[in-house]
Amino acid sequence: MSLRMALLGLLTASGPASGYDLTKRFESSVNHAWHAGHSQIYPELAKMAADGLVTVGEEGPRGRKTYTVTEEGSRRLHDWLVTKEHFRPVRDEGALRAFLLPMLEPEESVPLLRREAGVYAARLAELEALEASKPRERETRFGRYALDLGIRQMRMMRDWAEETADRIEHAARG
Amino acid sequence: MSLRMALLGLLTASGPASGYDLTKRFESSVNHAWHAGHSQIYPELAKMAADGLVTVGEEGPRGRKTYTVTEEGSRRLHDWLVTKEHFRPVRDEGALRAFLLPMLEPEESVPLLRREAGVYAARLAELEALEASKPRERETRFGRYALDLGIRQMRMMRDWAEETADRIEHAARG
DNA sequence: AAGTTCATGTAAGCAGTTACATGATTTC
DNA sequence: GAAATCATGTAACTGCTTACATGAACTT
Repeated sequence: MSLRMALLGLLTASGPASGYDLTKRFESSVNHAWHAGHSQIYPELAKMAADGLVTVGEEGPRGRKTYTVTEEGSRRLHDWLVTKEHFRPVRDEGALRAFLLPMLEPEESVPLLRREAGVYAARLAELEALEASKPRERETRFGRYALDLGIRQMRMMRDWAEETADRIEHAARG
Repeated sequence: MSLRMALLGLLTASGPASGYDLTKRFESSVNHAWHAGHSQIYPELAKMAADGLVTVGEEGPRGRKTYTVTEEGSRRLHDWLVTKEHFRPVRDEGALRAFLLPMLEPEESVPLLRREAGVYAARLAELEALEASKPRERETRFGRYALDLGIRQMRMMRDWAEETADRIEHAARG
């Protein structure tokens, strides 16, 4: 369902597009929130057309097909967004690793956490640069709140990794 | 791979157990980090036995089978934990909804965010209670860092939802 | 003419969900 | 004797990954 909604969202925000276009739009925007590659996008668009959520336009050069959101598609996206029930099982590999972390010796876990903190810090810097650089265009506005969320996530993870390393180090010495 | 590692982790931490036991242990602990039900656990244990990561003991009452981690299993878990390369595609429905949020009118998105902030706040309270109540036992120590991470996550999400609601409200009025 | 980018797909396989199915043992 | 809990599984389906496959249209 999420993939569908992401595609409907992109088609609504930036207008009709081909599977190829959508694959690229995915990469440069919603990819930070939900990943999908072309091998998943093409069949999904076909199913969405069959379900009446999008229509397929004329075939352009190189067999290009253009998809447009239907009213039904708009309605479905809207309904999905305003539905509060989004209980989905957690599956967070980072959290799982955190869970299993006490199985390592401090000599192993501390450097590991420091390295991870570095990765999060780097990712954070990227997102902050993105936030600072982009002008206030339609496209920017579109992913604005998600970018803020991403920044908060990276900051939180960096701090957690750093402080957990400190805690383990302190406990090992104390 | 994650499911395997979670199972190896539980078997290492709390000793040999049956699929049934592991299903319950999952629910009460690692479930907050990685969800799995019995229909996924039973076949996975069978495959792990075939791969030599666990051994199956004598059948007990009611056909109960007890699994024990092998040396190979321990090694694999350890290797997985210390490997830095854990690039996996993001698939976060909450972030996707955040991304698509500007598609709603403030009249819809603001109450939605307030409600979500409430859900996160409630979940945060639960986790904080868990942290405060549990004595310093082996089991507690095991998931300690993960619990801290969970608390930080809920706090971050609550704040993001609340502050984004404020931002949208302010922008709509200003 | 060769290389790159545009553009679409399929196939095999792994991971996860939901529902179905069965029966033994303990507890009331 | 009935109900709850213990205990194990399978089957059909959806979602996702990795790799394969093809060819048209630009660009150098």
